[in-house]
Amino acid sequence: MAEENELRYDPAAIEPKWQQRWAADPALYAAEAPSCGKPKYYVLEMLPYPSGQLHMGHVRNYAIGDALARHMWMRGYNVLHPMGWDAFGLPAENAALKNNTPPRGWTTSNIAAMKRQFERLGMGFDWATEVTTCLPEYYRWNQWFFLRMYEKGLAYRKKSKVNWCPECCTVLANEQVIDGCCWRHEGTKVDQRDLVQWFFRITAYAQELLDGLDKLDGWPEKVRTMQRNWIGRSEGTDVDFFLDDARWEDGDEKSNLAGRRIRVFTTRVDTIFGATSVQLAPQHALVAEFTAADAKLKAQVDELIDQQKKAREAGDLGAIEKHGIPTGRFAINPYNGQRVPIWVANYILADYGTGAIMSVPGHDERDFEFATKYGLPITRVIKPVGKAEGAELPFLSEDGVLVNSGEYNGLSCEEAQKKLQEIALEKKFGEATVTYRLKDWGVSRQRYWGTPIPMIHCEKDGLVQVPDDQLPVVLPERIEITQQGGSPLGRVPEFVNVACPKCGGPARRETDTMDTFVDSSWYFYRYTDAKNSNAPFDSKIAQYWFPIDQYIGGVEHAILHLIYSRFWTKVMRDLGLIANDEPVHRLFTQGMVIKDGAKMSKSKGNVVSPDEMVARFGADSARMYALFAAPPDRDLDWQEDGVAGVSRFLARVWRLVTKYAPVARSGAQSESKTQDGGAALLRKLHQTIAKITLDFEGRWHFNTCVAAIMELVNEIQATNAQLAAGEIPAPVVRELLRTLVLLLAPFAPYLAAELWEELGEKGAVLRAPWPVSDPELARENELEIPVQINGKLVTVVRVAADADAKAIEAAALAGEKVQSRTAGKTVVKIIVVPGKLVNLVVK
RNA sequence: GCCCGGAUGGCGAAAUUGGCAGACGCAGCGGACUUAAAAUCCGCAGGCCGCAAGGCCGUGGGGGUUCAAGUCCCCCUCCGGGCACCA
Repeated sequence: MAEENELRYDPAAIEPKWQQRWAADPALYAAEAPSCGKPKYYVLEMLPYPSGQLHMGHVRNYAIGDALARHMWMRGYNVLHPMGWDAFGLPAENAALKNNTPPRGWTTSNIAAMKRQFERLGMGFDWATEVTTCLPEYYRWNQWFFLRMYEKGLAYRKKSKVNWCPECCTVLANEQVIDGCCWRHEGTKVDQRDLVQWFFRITAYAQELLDGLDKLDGWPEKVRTMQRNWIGRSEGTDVDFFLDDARWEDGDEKSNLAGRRIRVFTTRVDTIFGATSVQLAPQHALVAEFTAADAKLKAQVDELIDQQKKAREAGDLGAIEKHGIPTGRFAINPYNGQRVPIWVANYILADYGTGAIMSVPGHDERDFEFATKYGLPITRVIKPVGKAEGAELPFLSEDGVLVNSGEYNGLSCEEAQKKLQEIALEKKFGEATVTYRLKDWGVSRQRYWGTPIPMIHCEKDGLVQVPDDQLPVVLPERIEITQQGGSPLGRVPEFVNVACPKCGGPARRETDTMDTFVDSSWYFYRYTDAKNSNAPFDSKIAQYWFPIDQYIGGVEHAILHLIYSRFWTKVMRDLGLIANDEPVHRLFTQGMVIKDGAKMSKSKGNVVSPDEMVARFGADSARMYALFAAPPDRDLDWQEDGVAGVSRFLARVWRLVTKYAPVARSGAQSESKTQDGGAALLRKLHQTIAKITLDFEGRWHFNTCVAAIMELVNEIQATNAQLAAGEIPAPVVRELLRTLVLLLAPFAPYLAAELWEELGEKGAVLRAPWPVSDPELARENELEIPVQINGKLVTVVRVAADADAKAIEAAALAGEKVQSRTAGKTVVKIIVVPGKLVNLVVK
């Protein structure tokens, strides 16, 4: 019985043993000091939210990063491979409500559970630099940054329309609203509310965030495009239409509007002679003036606002049916003095551009639709040229020249835009402008479990900063979590009531907390100096490690975490803390884990638990399957039989290596290179080294790396009879097995460690140098060259690997099959691609 | 509507530069070992026709370039993702 056990690959015995040994040796995965002299490599996977359970998406994410980290260690780099916890956030509060456990306790025990899972999976993290965002020693620096940003005008408070998630009972940033729903609560529609909120002025960096994307060539184009769209730069012109109150439709009514202006934003100022109305957003300040004395108009405008709100909540502003109301007022086109009516319309957005447009139905699809519906005049001011000639209205392209545009007739659209901008500037009724879709980042949250915003409201002094030496503003631990509205901190008098730092008088603390995306915007800097209690981190150390060489995570953060992080880096740079402009050099977004055709999720009931996989097959099998089943950037279809297959493969490796380890050990004294009994195996071995090394250098098709190792093992095993008979020289056996274990080390760390020891090697396999492929040994000396006739495969011929075209041609023509197929026909042409193929064109 | 991906055996996939389509694995089938099974090992395996030799077809569909196309070009379909009355 005991003997039988010894013959079986038993991850349940091997893995815990090594887990213990690794836990006892924290230096194994620890980053070294910058002075170590090795080149640095910072590999990072996105930190998890401590839900209490790793899921397969995590296993995949971290298996990819860990493989890379291990490879880089073996390549001799000083590797920083840290891990932490995105530990603030709503689920802790919900759990508190449900189970009556305080958020901190719930979070702490979840972290402990997930850390155990990480360790059981054999992930090589440097736990000495662990960062937990809900600890005061971390979030105090959120507060510190907040104050620095406040001082620079980058953090500010304003009342505005904000997204309110009724499920979260808090506001959300624009980035956190997906299709009108909360990013955390799929299917929960977000309301619009008017609230006073804290914002970070990310728009101050809009242009730099956009420009920087061009240089991020280590990022997937997809992510860069998504960020470009999100920033939404558009070049155009601000133009003032003059309010005209001299000639009211109904006679002699006077108003106080004389000489005032309506500023509109347009990307097509060249079409301004075709403007037949001015359209205001219903929330526009002027509209409020117009409606002040006109209850009927006000009711109509309110209806427009309501329509917008509904459309916004439905997540589809585009589907709104266009409605508008004439205000009875008129505006004067500054270029030609034309008087056009002012309307209010529901398709004009208050928060984009100036909240007002000039309506040019001849050359804008939306304006065309609107003008058609309400019978407003439609005029042509651009005459199509070239391809577009004769095009009907609305004519949207810029391939044309101006007509019906006074002195500007005949100019191209582009020339006219330039010219008209110059005139506007000269006559002081407008200018060229750039507008962004990106809005400032709303960071206030009416929640408990987050970083308290370090501000104080004093009746006398107004907004007062918490002085640096009073940081951190600690989150009170004793608090009743309820579902009632408003910031929970507001119900904790000991927290709220405070002496004003300026006047000492009674004051109130800010009771909102920060968005948890603040935590993750800079956590990776903290890893470099996680214990620093005087600063968020030491700039010199950060400078050594940054930028992150490789960041790995899900694409769902393309315009959340990843844009906030870039913003934060630029702010820190401008604060003089760091020298890099961007946090991440290379970004990799791995695909989702799918099962039965859908993303694994509790609601779909198709979740596979990592714990169960580890229990049944071992961590190495689960991890390696996650790498084998698909290339890392594609979605992965989880098939349990596939894990079993990988497990079978690892068992074969285990049997092979343990069986021949004694031979390998006996071969340790001599060199293998010149031995000839096993040249074919050595060739395969060195080809495999080359393939896997190349993949680590960029392509990252780890699925084919695993396949290559399988092929290698298959070939070694095919020579089992010779191996058993001792016909393969011991030094060759040694090189084969030793290298096999090294190649396996990034993918199956437990088995590699076990077999490394079995082979009599001293020290960690992680410290052994990555094998180098010897091109001499890898070279084939004979090749099979396919021979085609008219592009169809007929036969293959064996030729020397260095055979020239002539020799190959001769060999091909000599073939029996070729002879019979060409008999009686004319060989028109012979294509020979040395090393590749021969194709005979025959008639 | 615009912008990115993707579509290859029964299934997950491979083909890195235009050069043998289907590596590797799963499931399947046959055999060895076994009293039997499990495990393991050996072999077969894209489809259709054929006893076989062999032939024909085949990478979502249609066209094209080329001696040669999964790969390049044009058009189309479907699936996934992002953006969208953003003036």
